Amino acid sequence: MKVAVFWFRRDLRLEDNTALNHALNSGFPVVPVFIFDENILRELPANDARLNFIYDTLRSINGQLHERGSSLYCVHDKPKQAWQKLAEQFDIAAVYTNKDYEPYATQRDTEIKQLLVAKNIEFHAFKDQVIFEENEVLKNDGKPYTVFTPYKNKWLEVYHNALVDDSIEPNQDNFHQQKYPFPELASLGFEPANIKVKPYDLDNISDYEKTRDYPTIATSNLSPHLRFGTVSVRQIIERLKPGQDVFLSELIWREFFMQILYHFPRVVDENFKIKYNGIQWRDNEADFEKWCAGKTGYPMVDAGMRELNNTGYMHNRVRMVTASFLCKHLLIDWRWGEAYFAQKLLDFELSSNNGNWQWAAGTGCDAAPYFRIFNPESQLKKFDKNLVYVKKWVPEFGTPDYPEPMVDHKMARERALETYKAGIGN
DNA sequence: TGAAATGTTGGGGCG
DNA sequence: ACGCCCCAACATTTC
Repeated sequence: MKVAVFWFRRDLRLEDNTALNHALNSGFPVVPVFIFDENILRELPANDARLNFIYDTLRSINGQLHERGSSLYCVHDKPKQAWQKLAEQFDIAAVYTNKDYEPYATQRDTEIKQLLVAKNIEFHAFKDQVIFEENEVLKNDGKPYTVFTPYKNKWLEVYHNALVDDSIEPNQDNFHQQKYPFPELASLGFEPANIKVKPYDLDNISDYEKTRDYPTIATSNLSPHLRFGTVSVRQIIERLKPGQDVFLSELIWREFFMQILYHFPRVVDENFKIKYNGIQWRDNEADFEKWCAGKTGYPMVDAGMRELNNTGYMHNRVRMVTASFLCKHLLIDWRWGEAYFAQKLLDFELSSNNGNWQWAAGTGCDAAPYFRIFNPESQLKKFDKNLVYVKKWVPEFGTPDYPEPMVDHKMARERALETYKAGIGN
């Protein structure tokens, strides 16, 4: 029996899933597949919370598929080998999947497509992760935007002009009627994680524009869900109310950085603005350790890092403060901070993480100017005046156990200004 | 999506 | 009444 395979990646849901809907309308029974990618898994610690979330989500999807007489087919392998075996095991007419725009993923998909087409298997990849991808929002001269505000204006213009609903009604009865065993977490070499992804809640952001800077006010917790596709960006935008355009702007930032990474993949390990390449980072490892551990002696910075270490989340305002502190006060290369966040954040997304770190360092497109240096004390006074956030994460603050500031703010500020000024070329 | 330094203004104390 | 000084409050410039 010929089948269509739907390949789950970072779109872990059965509802409003573009490629899945197309697969279900293909006329072939659909085998839903997930590949635990050995290339990725081997880089993760055994208790990685994100892998755990993926696993739990897949188990839940498997349960929903069981209700429809079907199940999820899980493979643990490198993608190429996985597809070799899948193509032997099933008589595949076509593979359906949603596009992923990161360098590793585009390279992988090119190779898999080649492999499948050589076997006379069609490979269909769809836009699903974003509202606008690749070249859909360009300047009038055909080049990609590198400044957010004009990008956003064009994005909104294209969005409002193109409000044609091209979603399709999938035939839900077309799942392949076959039950496959679901793997145990331990068989993948993993163990349950303590850190959990929280459900998202849009009610928390009804007053987003006014409350978004205060780390003790509830957040949407949406980011990990957008990262792994447990909800679609379309489903979120549909539910936004008039007056929530600042929140919509944040979603547009997400697509802004995705298209930056897509058009300028060198930003993965290079300054977007190459004239910043001469900055002499101090890169002191002992300083870096203190920052990672949340022991800088600056309570706002320490609270943020400890929130990250303990929960996999960090409030957006505090991400800016901690990042500015690492790059400017400690003069540590933004790549170090980026790598640390990549390890810890439940919502880690290459394009946003890279774009925002380069923003903080001043090296990015449309970045904070190098002389904009956050004062961690005034940020605390503005955004956590009553120390509620600080006391939650730094209980010893105010006692003799709390360390002195690891650098003097005035000195560090002047040092950053000098170092940047000396390092910036033309 | 900053902060510090510098400049300006105006009220009030005081000789 | 007047000039002078101080300083807070606000505005502008600079990094």
